[in-house]
Amino acid sequence: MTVTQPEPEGRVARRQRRNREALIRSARAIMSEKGIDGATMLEIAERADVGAGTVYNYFKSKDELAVAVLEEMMSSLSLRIEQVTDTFEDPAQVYAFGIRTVLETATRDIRWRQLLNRSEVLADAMYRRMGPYAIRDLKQASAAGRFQAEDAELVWRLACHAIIGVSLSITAGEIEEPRITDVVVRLLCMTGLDLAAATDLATRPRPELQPEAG
Amino acid sequence: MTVTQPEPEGRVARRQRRNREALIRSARAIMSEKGIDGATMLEIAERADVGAGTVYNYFKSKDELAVAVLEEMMSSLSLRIEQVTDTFEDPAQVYAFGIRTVLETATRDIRWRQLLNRSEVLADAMYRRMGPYAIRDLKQASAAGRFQAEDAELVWRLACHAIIGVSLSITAGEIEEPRITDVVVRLLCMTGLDLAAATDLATRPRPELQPEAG
DNA sequence: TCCAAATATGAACGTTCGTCAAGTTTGAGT
DNA sequence: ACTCAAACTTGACGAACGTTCATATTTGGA
Repeated sequence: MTVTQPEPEGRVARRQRRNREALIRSARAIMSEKGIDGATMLEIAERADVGAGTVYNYFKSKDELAVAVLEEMMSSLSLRIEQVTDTFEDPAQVYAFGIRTVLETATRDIRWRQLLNRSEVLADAMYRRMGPYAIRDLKQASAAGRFQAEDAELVWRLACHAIIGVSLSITAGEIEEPRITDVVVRLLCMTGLDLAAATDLATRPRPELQPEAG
Repeated sequence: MTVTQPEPEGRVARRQRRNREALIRSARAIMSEKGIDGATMLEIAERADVGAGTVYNYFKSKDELAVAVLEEMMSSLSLRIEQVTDTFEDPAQVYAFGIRTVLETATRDIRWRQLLNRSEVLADAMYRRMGPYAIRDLKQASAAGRFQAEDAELVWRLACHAIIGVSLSITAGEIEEPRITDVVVRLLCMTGLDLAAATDLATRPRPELQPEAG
């Protein structure tokens, strides 16, 4: 009678959880500092206090580890955005705030900037881990007549790639940072809003995000 | 009295031009087949009939060579689009046709699909090599009152990242190919067009592109 | 206490990029 | 026609890194 349920987590399970979390933390720290390519598997293993081969018991490849790191970052930022926007009444405003926050975080936070190459993986992590919130907002705003974007998944995909790509361009100095509002406006246009309505939505006063824990 | 002008091209200059072109052709062929990472510098050199070290006399690194390949592809496609659209009277229609063509080429042409990872480099090459045409169209269409996108550079940047990113998603099977029209519509919305006008522009009958020479 | 299965370890492997010292070609000057 | 310095080519080599694998260790039930 083996229950899959509580099972107060034996030593193996506990060690495995610790190792996996330590590896992601370690990889995130080193990749944030040196970029994904600049981080070596050996250094990641050492910082997580495991042998070099052990990493491959948890992740099939360096790429898979990088994906895990990016997803963890996306999930974490999603939750921080939710904390601030759960008092908003207009789902369109939640969406606009989310877009802007990711853009600003990606361009201002040193730890994100290093990860901007590999933008295709980043955009994908963003689509999947922030999607549940963003797509919800797009659909609610469409239902309320604020947006015209019932095909929320498609719009969100476009938005992800554009957001990450533009963050890259801002970091590279090809776009001026003050133009973030213009970018938000154009991304809002994709939802079916006209230019004036998008501008209005993008320039409303905004609350501040809580700093990241840990 | 050294003139910088005609100078009937000595053997050195001729060999250099031949080598550079052979290297780009070789790299394009191999990278199209195996992807950028899958192509090794040695194989590229052999196919171009030069020594392994010679590649580095023409390109500082593998990345620089990859950029040269991508730019060559973008320039070449730009010219083919120009050939077909130079009879169009509406610059908005030229822009719409260009966007759609890149999307379709990137998702249908096997040789492009292999290059879709590294999307950040691809989007950048696209921004620079197709930009002169696309930005011209955006500005003309804005001046004619068809678009509201005087900040053409920004809109074009967004469009590049979105186009390449979405091509990647289509190739990966995350978006259905028939939705290309929807993508074009949303990208046109970014120019200030409303949903109806964008849909109209995206669904007009289109001429066919000439197949690539060579 | 013992044992088989699961997991950890780090030395070793194979691959690849980029460098470099030595060799070859080029074309201007004599 | 000959000389020579500059420019270019070459392929063997160094270094770095991701991944594998034989061996050692740990685990938890019998």
